[in-house]
Amino acid sequence: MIFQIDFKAGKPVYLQLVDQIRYAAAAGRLRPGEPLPSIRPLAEELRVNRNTIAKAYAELESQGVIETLPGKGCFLKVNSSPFTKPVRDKLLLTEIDEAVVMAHHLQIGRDKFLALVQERLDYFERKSTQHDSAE
Amino acid sequence: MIFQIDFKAGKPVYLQLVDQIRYAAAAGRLRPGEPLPSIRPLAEELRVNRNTIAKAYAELESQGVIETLPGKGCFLKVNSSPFTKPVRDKLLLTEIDEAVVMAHHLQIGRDKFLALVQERLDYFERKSTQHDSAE
DNA sequence: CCTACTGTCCTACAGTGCTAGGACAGCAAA
DNA sequence: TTTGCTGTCCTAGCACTGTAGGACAGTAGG
Repeated sequence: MIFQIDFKAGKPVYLQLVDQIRYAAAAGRLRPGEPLPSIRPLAEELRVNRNTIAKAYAELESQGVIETLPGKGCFLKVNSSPFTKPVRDKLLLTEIDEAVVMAHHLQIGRDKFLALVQERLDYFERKSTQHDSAE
Repeated sequence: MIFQIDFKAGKPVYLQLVDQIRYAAAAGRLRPGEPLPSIRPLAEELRVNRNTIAKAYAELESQGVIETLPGKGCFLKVNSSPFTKPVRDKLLLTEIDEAVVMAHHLQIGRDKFLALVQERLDYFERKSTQHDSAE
């Protein structure tokens, strides 16, 4: 797992990490049960404070993406999503609406939008069903 | 145009406004060329400073959603999106990926995801093709 | 011209959010 | 037990961002 931090991106480092780990999990580059890099070495590698990494991991844990075993480390959760069904639906709906509203203002039509969605679904599906994450 | 500001939402007031106006434009509740509420009266109605409204409008203008005619007011743009095609594609792709990654972590499958997307596309399409925005 | 409206620039202040370092707690192997 | 790893809590500094008020510029109508 290599992460790319952009210090002049404006976006907080810990949120960049959160996004990248969520993305990696969805793409199958991180598999359920797999350990995440431990905090101190990763902090040193990325040249940030340990608490910055810890904050990212804490955020991911609150989202139900990872879990922490005291003294052992952090691991990608097997059964993600601690939220109830209505909450999950609402979370996803918000995300979808943002994309639809964005498409409207970018003057991207329904057909192209749906094509893009299917393309991305295919992309993640394909990657996450590869047995070895050779890439 | 009535806007709902939630002061204890954590989200900045001016961003709440930006979202609501973008949403309203996509849903056809605001039509191209239509004037937005002028800054001072809206500020008074929402009990915030004029600059808070002004900041929202400035943000919307930078996104190409509205335009300002000096001394006359702000109006919803007719031809939105000042961005080049590759930039627009990238912006939308980012938004779509976020939704797809979200769906993965919420354990919402491809079929349900696609159904939700179509439902929302229908929703906005229907509203924006109604001639009078009665609602 | 003058008034009343439109949005804008400048400055300032308070709150918060990001990052950082020290000290502490849980687990495992020597 | 001791050592070396794991993550965590506490505190602090620093910057940035959100909000606010004063003064200014462009337009329309009396």
